[in-house]
Amino acid sequence: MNDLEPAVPEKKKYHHGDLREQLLEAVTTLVEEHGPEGFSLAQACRRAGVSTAAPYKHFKDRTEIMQAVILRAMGRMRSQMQAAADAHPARDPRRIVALGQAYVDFARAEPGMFQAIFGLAEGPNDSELLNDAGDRTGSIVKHVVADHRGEPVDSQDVEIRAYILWCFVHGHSFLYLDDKVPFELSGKVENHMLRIVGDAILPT
Amino acid sequence: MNDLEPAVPEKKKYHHGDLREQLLEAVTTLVEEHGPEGFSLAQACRRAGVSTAAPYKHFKDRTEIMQAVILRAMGRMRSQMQAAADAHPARDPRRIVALGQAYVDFARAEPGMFQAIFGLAEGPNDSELLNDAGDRTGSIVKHVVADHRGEPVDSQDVEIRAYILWCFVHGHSFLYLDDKVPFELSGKVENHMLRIVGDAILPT
DNA sequence: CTGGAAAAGTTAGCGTTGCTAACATATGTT
DNA sequence: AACATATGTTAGCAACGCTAACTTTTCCAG
Repeated sequence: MNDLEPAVPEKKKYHHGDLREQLLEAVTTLVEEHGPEGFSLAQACRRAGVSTAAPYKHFKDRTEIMQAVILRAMGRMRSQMQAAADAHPARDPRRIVALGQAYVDFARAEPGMFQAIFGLAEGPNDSELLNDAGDRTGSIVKHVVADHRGEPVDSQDVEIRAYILWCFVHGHSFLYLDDKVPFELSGKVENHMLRIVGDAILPT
Repeated sequence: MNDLEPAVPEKKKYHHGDLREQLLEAVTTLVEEHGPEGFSLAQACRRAGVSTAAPYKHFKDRTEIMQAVILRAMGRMRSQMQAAADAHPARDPRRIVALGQAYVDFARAEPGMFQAIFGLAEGPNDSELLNDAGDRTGSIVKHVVADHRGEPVDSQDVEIRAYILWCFVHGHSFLYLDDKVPFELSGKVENHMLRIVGDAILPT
């Protein structure tokens, strides 16, 4: 006499729905509102409507929550970069520009999470999961560069040039978020910069 | 939690005499030990041998202390960059490399302070003093680039190319501190990278 | 069906933190 | 000598991360 089962295999609902999910969501928005270090777990609990002790039934500590949240964000970032790369054929200079633009766009769209992802080694970024996820993202850049130059992905030249491109968009993202760009940055200027750098580092 | 005060001439005076200075010093070392967000003012007080309320006779709050500490660090960074620029004549490509190297070297030497300086807008970086100090540092780069190209410092081309160079060393510094460099980074490789970027962005 | 194990929530409380208020002592000027 | 000021103190607040102990809900074996 089982009732109709939902089309989606419903996860086990115990007390108040799946708190784990709601906490991750609350933390994600709080990171955007107050920065990766500026929010409190207690705030997230209030938003999820539970006591401050509840999270510890699902996570070991604050660090473990941050890792889970960061892992998701890295997935979003990676898929957006992959989509940008897929939108252009290999050897097209616009492919390099689009990839860099996707990186900067993510930083602009989710500045808090961007900071959290690259929060520096002191933070919760020592996890193997996170390192692997980061490597997968880096691998996208390497493959695009390798395709562009017609060289194997593991060649030293590809690695260095991919890293140089990464450094540029990474630095630009941080400086932009920090409001340090010393001139008015229109979309056109940014595109122009990306093109200059792409052409300079990956000449056609 | 044994934060014993360092060996200092033991004055059992009620008035410390030099607390402001010692607090700034304690905070500076704590920032290196625990990161810009990972230390507590209370720790600094213990190191300076005073109560946790003492700092508030010299600073308004934590933010004001951080601003003072950051301001000093920016001075160190700027003087090291200026020295690097002064060590080579204009138009020498090695001048560009040396300037970038000074930037990265500072990040390596004082990673905590480097992070604190570029701690993103949420932090205590809205101060006019800090912005001016940052502008003065940026001005060094602009002048070096202008000298190199024989163009006026306020030309758009100089500004963009100086900013691109800045983005690269900034991104590289952060990625290095975050242990994200995807290959073995010897001094030689780093120099090679700086040269590639310098030559690509500022062709001779 | 049922009863116990386990999952997932609660309240209470510890220690630390940033900061304030009220008080105490040293310093310097008159 | 005396007062004003600068610079320390102790006591205490509220918020935080986290733990312990307890309660309630759900699952599952017999």
